[in-house]
Amino acid sequence: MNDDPDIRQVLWQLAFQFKVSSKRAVRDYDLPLNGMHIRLLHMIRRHPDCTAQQIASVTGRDKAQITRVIKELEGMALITRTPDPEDRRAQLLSLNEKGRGLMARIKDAEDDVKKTLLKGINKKDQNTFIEIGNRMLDNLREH
Amino acid sequence: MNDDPDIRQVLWQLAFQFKVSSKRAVRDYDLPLNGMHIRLLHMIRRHPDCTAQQIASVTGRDKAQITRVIKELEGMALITRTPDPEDRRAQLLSLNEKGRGLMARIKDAEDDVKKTLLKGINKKDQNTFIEIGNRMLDNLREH
DNA sequence: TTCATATGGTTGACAACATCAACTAGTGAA
DNA sequence: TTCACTAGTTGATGTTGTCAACCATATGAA
Repeated sequence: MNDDPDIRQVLWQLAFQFKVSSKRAVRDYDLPLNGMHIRLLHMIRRHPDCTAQQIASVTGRDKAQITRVIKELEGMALITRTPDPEDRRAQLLSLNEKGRGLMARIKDAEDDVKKTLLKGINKKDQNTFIEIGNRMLDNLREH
Repeated sequence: MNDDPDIRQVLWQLAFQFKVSSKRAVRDYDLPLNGMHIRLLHMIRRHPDCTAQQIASVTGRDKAQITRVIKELEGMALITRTPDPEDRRAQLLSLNEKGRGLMARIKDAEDDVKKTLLKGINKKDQNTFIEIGNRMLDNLREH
């Protein structure tokens, strides 16, 4: 009844193997980053002048975690924080030159993983997977 | 160019939200377990008299981690370890009465998550998702 | 204006999971 | 018997997730 190819098994294993592959790619490309660094760099590039709070809310992560990762990224001189003129509690985040430079190598590493992941899977199936996956995500997020 | 619904984003978020939901279900059902405990209990139930090595190899996890989780499960008196008569290095794992009893409650908790996850997604789409997911898994696993 | 309350961010502490290396004890083949 | 290999254990350390307490600022109601 619940013994056959179980969706939870697939999700669990897929998450794990995907993480393993990503980690290996990051090492192969000699990037001084971990997964969370990379995700945040993406978000900051995509949403310039966003705040830590926005990132926390979009990703669903705890703001404490976001704070720490941002501090590390700033420590590596990849991003800059400027006080929000409209709200002095908040700080606007953006990639600096070095950060933008790193993104190119990050993209290469990620494309390696993506290429492996999607080998032999046609565009239509990819989109189907993403579409169903997003529906599941919506289900989980709305409690 | 790579800005559209990205498959990595979906995998990353799905893994995270799935973990969050599972964790909440485990808490709601007052189970004294974490995710890894539950996965191993499943495996041991499905493959009676399996060894730690087999679990490590099937799941792709480090054997050190498996050792520790098994020790915890034994400490909670959910499984028993009996020396393999054919190989005195190995130990055969199996659920005991208490372990089997817990599985019922685990199943309830997991079914809650599954029900949320799959709400409004028909059987055909579920199978499609699993099928494509497994192909991705194969891709990742074969290097 | 003032006060209660809410929000953005920081910090500390800790749990869960992953990784790597070194080690013991047992196996099996030359 | 010796040597390479395997099952399992232990220690150390890194990454990610969670919770609670806290500071500074913002905002709405009295």
